Formats: sequence, C-alpha cells, structure tokens
Amino acid sequence: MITAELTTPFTLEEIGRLANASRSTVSRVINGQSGVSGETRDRILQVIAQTGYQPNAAARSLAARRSHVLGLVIPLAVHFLFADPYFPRLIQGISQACNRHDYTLSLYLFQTADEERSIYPRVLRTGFVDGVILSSTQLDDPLIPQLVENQVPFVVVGRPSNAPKAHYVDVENSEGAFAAATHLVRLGYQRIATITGPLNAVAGMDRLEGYTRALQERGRELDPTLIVSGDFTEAGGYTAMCQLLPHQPDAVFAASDIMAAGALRAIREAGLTVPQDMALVGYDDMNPASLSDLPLTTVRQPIRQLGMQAVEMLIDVLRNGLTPPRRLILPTDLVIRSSCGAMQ
Amino acid sequence: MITAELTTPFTLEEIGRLANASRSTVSRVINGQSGVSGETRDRILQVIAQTGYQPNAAARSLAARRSHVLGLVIPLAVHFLFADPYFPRLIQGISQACNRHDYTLSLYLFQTADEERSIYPRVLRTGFVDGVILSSTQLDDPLIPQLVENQVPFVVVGRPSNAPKAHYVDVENSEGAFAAATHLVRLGYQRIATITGPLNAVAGMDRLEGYTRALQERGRELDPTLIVSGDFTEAGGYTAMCQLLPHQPDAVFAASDIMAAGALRAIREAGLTVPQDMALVGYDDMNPASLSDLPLTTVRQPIRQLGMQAVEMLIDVLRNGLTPPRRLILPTDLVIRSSCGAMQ
DNA sequence: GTGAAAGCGCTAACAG
DNA sequence: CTGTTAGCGCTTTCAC
Repeated sequence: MITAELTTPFTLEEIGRLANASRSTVSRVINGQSGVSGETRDRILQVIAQTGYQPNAAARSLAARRSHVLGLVIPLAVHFLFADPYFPRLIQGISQACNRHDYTLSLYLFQTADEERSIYPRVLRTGFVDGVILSSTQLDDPLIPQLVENQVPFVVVGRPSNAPKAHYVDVENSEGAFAAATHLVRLGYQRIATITGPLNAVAGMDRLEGYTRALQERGRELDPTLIVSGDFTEAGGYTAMCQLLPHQPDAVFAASDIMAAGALRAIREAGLTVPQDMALVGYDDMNPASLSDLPLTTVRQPIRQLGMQAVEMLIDVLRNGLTPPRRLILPTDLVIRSSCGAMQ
Repeated sequence: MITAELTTPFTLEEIGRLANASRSTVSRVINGQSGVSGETRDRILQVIAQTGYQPNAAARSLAARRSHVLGLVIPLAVHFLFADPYFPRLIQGISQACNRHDYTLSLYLFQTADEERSIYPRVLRTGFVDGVILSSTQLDDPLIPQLVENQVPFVVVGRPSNAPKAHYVDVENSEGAFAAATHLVRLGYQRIATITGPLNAVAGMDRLEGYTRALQERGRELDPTLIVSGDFTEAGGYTAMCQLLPHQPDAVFAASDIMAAGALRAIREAGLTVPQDMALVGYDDMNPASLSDLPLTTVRQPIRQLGMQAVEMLIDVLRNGLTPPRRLILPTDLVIRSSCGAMQ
C-alpha cells in the first residue's frame, strides 16, 4: 500500500501522476462517467485501491454544488417523544437507506423553539444539505414555509396539514384506527372508548377520525364522554383512562401503545382485568416489553419502511425535480392478540 | 430585506461590496477575529443581518480545513439495541451539545459488518468530519485502530477495552452494580442472583464485576448457578429468569431494566410476586412504562449527560490537541423503589 | 485596520 | 478518449 505523507492525504492530482493520467480522467473514473478507455480506467482504479484514496468531501461539494448529505429534522424533540420507539425506528430506516445510496445523514434535533430559530439558518442557507426529511409532528409546522422559501428540497414524514403540494410519506392512520375500532364493534362491545393522540398532531386527528368513522358506519352513536384526549405518553394514557372509568366503557382503543400501557395501569388499579372486564387495543406495535404480561392487540405501522421510503422519495426529487408532488401512504396491519378478548 | 437573485445566494464578495469593504474584512467579522474597526464591523454586521447571509459550508471547510461536523458512529445498531431507550437519550444529549457549540451532527449507524466496511472510509478519509464520537458496545472494537491510523480525533462513549490511551466518557458501571447488589445484601436476601449483560460488552462485564465484588466484600460465597448471562433484551431477561427459578433465588439484580421486565414476566408466570417472593433490581432507570405496575428499584445512569460530555470532550481535543488522554466517569444513583422490598 | 492575491481539491466545460 | 483551464466561495498570508 502506497502511503501518503502522514499529514496530507492524496489529491486527485497525485493519483493522476501515479497512474499516468490527468486529474480530469481520474475524476471521470471516480464519478463513473463514460469516455475513459478500459485500460486507463483499470490503471487508475488500481492506484486508487493501492493508495486508499478518498476524494475530499468539501472540495467535491464546492465544485459540484451538491454535498450528498441529507438532513433529518425533528422539531420538538422533547424527552417524552423519544421515550417512544417511533423515532429510533424511523432513524434506523432513514440511516439504512442513506447508507445504501451513499448519502451521509445529518441529524437536527430541536428541543426548543429558540434552538430551532438559531440552528435553522444553518440547515437551510449554507448549502450543507442537498435535501431535508422533516418529521413533522405538529399541525401547521412553521418550518415548511421556510424550506419552501429557501428552495430546499424536502420530504415530510407524516402528512403535512399546511402544504398540499409537499412531498410526503405517511401510514394509513385513519384506516388503521378504523380497523381497530371496527374489530371492537364486531366483537360485540357496546361502550367503546378512545384515548386519542394529541389533537394538534395530524396523526392524532387521523386516528380519531378512523375511530369515529368506524363507529358511525356501524350505526353507533358517538358518546363524547367516551372520547378523551391523551398526548402519546404513559402518564397521559393513565390520566385519560382514569377519566374514562366512571363512564364504564367495556373497550378502549388507545391511539398509541405507550398510552395503552398507561391505561392498563389505571384499569388494574381499579381492580379490573383485561380483557375480561375491559378490552384494550393499542396502536404502533412497539416494544412488547412495555406490556410484558399482556399480549396487546394493536395496529402495526411499518416505521422503518416509512423512513426508507422517505429517503427514496427525496433522492427521486433530487434527481428528477420538484414536480409532480409525490406522496406515498403505507398500509397498517391490525395485529390481533389477546387484549381485545378475541382469543378467548 | 435585501434579496439575492432567487437561485444564487450571496457570497462574501457581494456582502463586501454592499458594505463597502473587502471580502477579507467581512470574513474577519464573520469569524469574530479582532483587527476590524468598530465602525466597519457594525456596517458589515448590518448588511449580513439585512441579507440573511450565511457562508457556504463547503467553501468554508475547504479553505479552513475543518468542517464543524462531528460524526456519531454506532456500530452494530441492530434492532433490539434500539428498542432500548439508551441510544435515543444518548443521541439527544449529543445533539443538544452540538447545537450549543454550533457543530453539525452526522449520524452513522451500521447494522452489519459489510455496511461498516463500506461506509467507514467515507467517515475517515474524506475529511468530512472533524472528529468522531464512537459508541462502542463491543469488546475490542475494530473501528478504534482505524480511527487511530487515520488520525481522526475521537472520543469513545463507554470505556474501550483495547485502547488505553483513547479519550472516553463512561458511567460508574461497576460502582452502580456494586451499590445495587450491596443494597440487596443489606436487606437480608440470602440467594441473590444476577442476570448479566452480554459479556462481550465492557458494560456487561463491569456490572457483573460490581455484583461479584459486592457479594464478596460482604463475605458471601458466589453461587455460579445464580449467575446467568442475558443480552440486554426483554426476551433474554425472560429466558435467564426461567433458568434461575429452579435454583430458588430470593433476589435478582438484572443488568438492565429491559431484562428486569423480562424477568418479571417469568417470575409472574411462575406464580410468584415481586417483591414478596422475589426482590428485583434493574439498571438504567429507563422508561417506567415498561414496568407500568411495578415501581422498579434501579441504578440511574445520566445518559444525556454522557452524550453532552462526550461532545465537550471531543471539542476540547479538537481545540487543544490529542494529549493528554481525557477520561470522565459519571456517577450513577441507586433509585430505591418498591421492587426490592425496601419499602414494606 | 484593510485589501490583494494565492490557494484549498475538486468538477465541468472546452479543446484537441 | 484525454488534458487544459477556469472556477466553486471561502480563509489566510502578506503587503500596505
């Protein structure tokens, strides 16, 4: 292995000299362009292999005007959100797809609005990223207009409420909730409650919509006392369930498994048993450890897929232009276990 | 607000022209260097504010030979590891510190050894990152020698077993386990078992060491049948507990809360109750939802702090050079709740 | 205190 | 098919 002086890595020029070719020809080989004779190419590739040469990223970005870096932006990355396994899985999917396509992933977590304001210009205006994946959790995300204004290509994970033309990937939130609630109706439960997600989040709204649609299609009256809003936390699920108990539901659809865990705690404290006294259905199919002794019926979302597809979509946009708007909705699955009482 | 032509952002040169100064002077102002008159500085700052100018990241890196990007490398980022809230918290801490210091974070998750081999040259040799934070989970991590060889400054999260001179941050794994086991001894339990972490991980080894040391210092014989190795998963904790039950322990120290959750499931299936029939202590103080109805005595680790300190340390190395080796061990806390039987 | 000029290492016309 | 050349937008000497 030919080794460069310890402190200075090789440059294109030097590789060229070693391979008896010009800098441009080496560049062509590295970028897989045609128009280089097989012989020359082989010679150059050999030198590259021997030297372990890797082109300088900064110089490359500067000259080519693209960085091969994708940014993942997660606003409001407050602690409790990260207790949920949603983001880890999403990040894994995104990372895997980036690896596959030779993109580097850079991660922007904003915990406060201040942080958001001060960091965002760096994301948008320095040309550091070629494009952005925005995991939007809130309704009317203020970052979307800024991305548009600065002409940064972006894909949203989760349907954005305020940007009809934005590219996005999402799961069938409404359909998943619909399936869950319908399942409870079919099992004969009479007082089916729901603990919703935060209603300032599109996913929260969509899942509530699925629940109400399921009940209405089956001719059930909606009882407002059986609809309590939660916040995707365990504590929120517990509190919500405490509010529901006096109204004597016989089944509960929680819009996330974490909230289902909280609900379960409340149910047990009230001396009731799932599913004998109360059916329970969740949403996410997250870590089974959280409900270690209760096999939870739940709606499974393909979160890693969601992440991978977001990357694929963004790369497509980068290659083929901003129009037309892309959208992709991934299906959800109702996973029936014993907590809904169907297995008895 | 003065606006540049839509497609081309401002350059230093243009800002200079607008502010009646040279490119170099503007550069000095932006980089906070002295030697610019207050008047000129003000004029330039005003133009920058008006234009919303942000320097081009690639050009900057190329000229300055530093990117202001830190890489976070997580090898073996397989699914089950991400079910644990450890990495999300670590990432949050790292991200927060990066935001504070105006560094950009780029994330490298490797799921397979192949991925590792193909992506690593990009991390190391393109000059894309100024330094690397390596979250080493395995004994003798093969990436460490490569980082050394390529002269990439790096900090390891978790004590590296094969690099005595490496900079690292860690928690008092052994001391935490020692405190947990000692607590069980003091409470009078006679047959104290442990479910260890993976013994090819430094943290797993260290926690086992703390357990054995605690028992030995209190004059207890070590019973090999009461030591079963797990893998930091719920399923692993369950299996390990099933192996322990025939040997009738009266207390169990699980080297992670996730494994404690699995152990709890096994204990309950055997018709036993915690803490009446069996004391249980965990490690991590992770998401309480996982053991929703059992307040778990556990060892709390300051994981976010760990991440933040890793960044601080790396920036220190970047600024002040590779020597001397830095190391920082953060304390752990024994959090006593009811699962150990101390509250009765 | 300020400006001119020389790169940083690469890509991408443009010649040949 | 190959090489020459002109930048990409910034930092950093070096003069003044």
